[in-house]
Amino acid sequence: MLSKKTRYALKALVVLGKNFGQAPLQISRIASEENIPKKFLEQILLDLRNAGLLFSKKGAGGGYGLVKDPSEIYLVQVLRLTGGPVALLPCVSLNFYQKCDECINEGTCGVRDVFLDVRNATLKVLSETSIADIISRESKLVINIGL
Amino acid sequence: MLSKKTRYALKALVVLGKNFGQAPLQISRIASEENIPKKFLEQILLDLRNAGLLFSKKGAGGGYGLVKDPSEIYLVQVLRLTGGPVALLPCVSLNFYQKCDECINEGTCGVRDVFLDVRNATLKVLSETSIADIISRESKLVINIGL
DNA sequence: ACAATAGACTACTATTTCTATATACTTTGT
DNA sequence: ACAAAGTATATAGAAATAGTAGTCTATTGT
Repeated sequence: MLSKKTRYALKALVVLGKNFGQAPLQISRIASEENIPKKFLEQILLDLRNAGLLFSKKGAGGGYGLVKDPSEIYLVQVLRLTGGPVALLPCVSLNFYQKCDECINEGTCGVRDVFLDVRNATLKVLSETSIADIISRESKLVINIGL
Repeated sequence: MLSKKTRYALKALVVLGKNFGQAPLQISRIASEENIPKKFLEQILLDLRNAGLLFSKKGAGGGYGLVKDPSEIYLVQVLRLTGGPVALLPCVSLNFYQKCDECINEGTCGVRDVFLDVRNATLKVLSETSIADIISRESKLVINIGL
């Protein structure tokens, strides 16, 4: 399961993506629009900024904005920045690798072997999908519901 | 990430799978073989038994065994029994569905739409792979390492 | 210059989930 | 009878998650 942190980050990035190119958006705007606790969102956006995904501007008329085009921000990156390993086992994680302490021989572990496949399948989707894709999916969903 | 409970369950099922058709195996045997805390494993195997996956026999010479052939036990089932939802978001989970409380309109949520794809990709692997498959993968890994 | 706005940073607290252990009980085989 | 082995429930401890509070710093408009 994704943490709330990751979910909130994704939601916020979608909002910021829709706003790309315009004046920065305030935390409080995003928070109220997406039902996210403001102070919590503050921390999350800071992380994303420190990772170089967002820029920020202090003071009156300040706020947050995307540094890159939403089509260049992939979901894997967001998951990793917000602490969520993609893999279901620590021993198959590329970025958060850890030996399973109960495991005797990693090289011949069949469970691990299967979850390597799972990780690859997940990674494929997450590394091919960008914030812009999410936005365009939303438009399509709205249209379909309208019918 | 899978919980230890799920991991231990998988490991134990693999051991029991290799033993299928023979006399039941004792919890303590499995626990020491796989480095699993015995008391914890006890609870896990009980759950699997109550779910109909294992049979048990009390008293001297007792222990646990698989009810079905290892080729008929799929990983999805084990994950679900041990509490691990397959989906990364509660709102796309088939068996542990829950509304995301911050979400305004589930039907038009782009994030949800992507994670539906992720879930389907994961589910495909997990519902096609059985305990028997894990065992045969292990054999192959052992052979490859032997080369 | 000054007040208002808005993010930055640090610390702390609450809650939940996970992992593990403890204890007492029941059944079975010799 | 007695030891082996599972059954059942309760609870403790640890770690991760989620959220809050307060103070500091930068920017803008008047």
